[in-house]
Amino acid sequence: MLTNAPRGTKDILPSQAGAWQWLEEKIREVCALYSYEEIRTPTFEHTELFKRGIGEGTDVVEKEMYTFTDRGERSITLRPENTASVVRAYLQNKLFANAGLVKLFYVGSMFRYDRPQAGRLREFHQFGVEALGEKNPAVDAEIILLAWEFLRSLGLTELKLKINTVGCPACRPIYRQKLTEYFTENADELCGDCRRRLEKNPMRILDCKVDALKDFMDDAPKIETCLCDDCREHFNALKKFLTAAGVEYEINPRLVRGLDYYTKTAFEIQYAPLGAQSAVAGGGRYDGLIKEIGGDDTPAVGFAAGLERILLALELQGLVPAQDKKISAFVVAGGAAAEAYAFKLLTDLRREKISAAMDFGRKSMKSQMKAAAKSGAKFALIVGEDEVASSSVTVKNLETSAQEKIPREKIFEKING
RNA sequence: GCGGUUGUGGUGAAGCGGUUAACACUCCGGAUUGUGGCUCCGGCACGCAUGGGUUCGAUCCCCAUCAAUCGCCCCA
Repeated sequence: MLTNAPRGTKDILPSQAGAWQWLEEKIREVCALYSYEEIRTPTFEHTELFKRGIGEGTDVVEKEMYTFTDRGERSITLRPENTASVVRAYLQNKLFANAGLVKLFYVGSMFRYDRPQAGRLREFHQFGVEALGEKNPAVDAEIILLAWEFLRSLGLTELKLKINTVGCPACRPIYRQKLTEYFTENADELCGDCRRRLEKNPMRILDCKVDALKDFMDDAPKIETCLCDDCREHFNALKKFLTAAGVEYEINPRLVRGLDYYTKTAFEIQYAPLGAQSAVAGGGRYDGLIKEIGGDDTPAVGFAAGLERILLALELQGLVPAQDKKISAFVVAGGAAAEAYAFKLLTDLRREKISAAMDFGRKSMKSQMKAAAKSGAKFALIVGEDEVASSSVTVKNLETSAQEKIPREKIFEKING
């Protein structure tokens, strides 16, 4: 118990931290390239924000949130996603002032009480991007491009981009209604899950794996038939932009987002080899959210990507770059008499910005030399009684095995080559 | 939240109801004099996820718990 991290959490160990740093650098690179600026919002918010933003009936809000009452009797929730927080920050700090389109990105942990699996943790990390204040589908396309090119730039192949439109408050209810009617007629053929979905979110039935092959599925009403002009034009324009950019996509009428705030564009980038948790990035337009949270009616688009899933994919393809943790010099102290002299040398090296280490275990020189070799250092700096007495250092090049004793003051020169 | 599989040292892993839990790697120490990488020698689980139970006896059987993992669900 004491020595076990809570279920669904993971330590990022030194051996993995390098990969994370590298990934985060790549994130900052693309965002700079597309001119998105970083925003950091609190890890927790008022519970109400998520209930409003994500939607009361959603799984996330209904059964996956880490909610607690703080000592001031406030209901607080660990962010299950970051879009609602970004919108809140956008409104609270009036980022819309003197700006048309506000383009933001974030990286951080999110919390969802789910059953853990590979690629699904209770505390997980997302990189996300939000563009607030513009209804032009070109922004949808820009966001999708950013996500797509980012993943591609990591070296990932086998990526699939799926897009769909989920309509807007004007047309979605009509479609929903049609679907509900249609599936109610076929209710006895639906699986248990879908019968529940019938009430809650009939659009999800389209995505059911159990019922996928049943006959009535093919004849289910299609959203195209219900789209309002605005949504139809928006979707067509998006497709045009994507085609112009040369991105291959697949229209998947069954792609439905689980959060209530999505409107019009919905998209997902999948990496199939990941198995059940194959969605590596997903997002879409959420034109209604900002108003829902109390702002003016403002259009917006965004997406989020799961970092541990990306890392998993990168590992599968052997794309995680090896980390170089080598140091330049390793100080070897021969006997207790030389220890302080060695420590001084170590300190001076570091003051000269030369990465250095030494073994503090007071072990035999042999052991220290082994440690030196293992450290990957190019030089072993050996100091014993002789060197202390003559104020010198024996420098051994561990690659060539060449060794010479030089005056103490010449050491930086020697190492810096 | 539902169903399945799995759980042996730092790692990969063998093993079996019955006296010393293989093997490999890693790690640690050593092979005379202040020196690495090769080779050789030696050491490293009083314990087989945890807690119960069955049994003369359990790492091997049963139950529970915890965890990982696969699928569902959900999503990134």
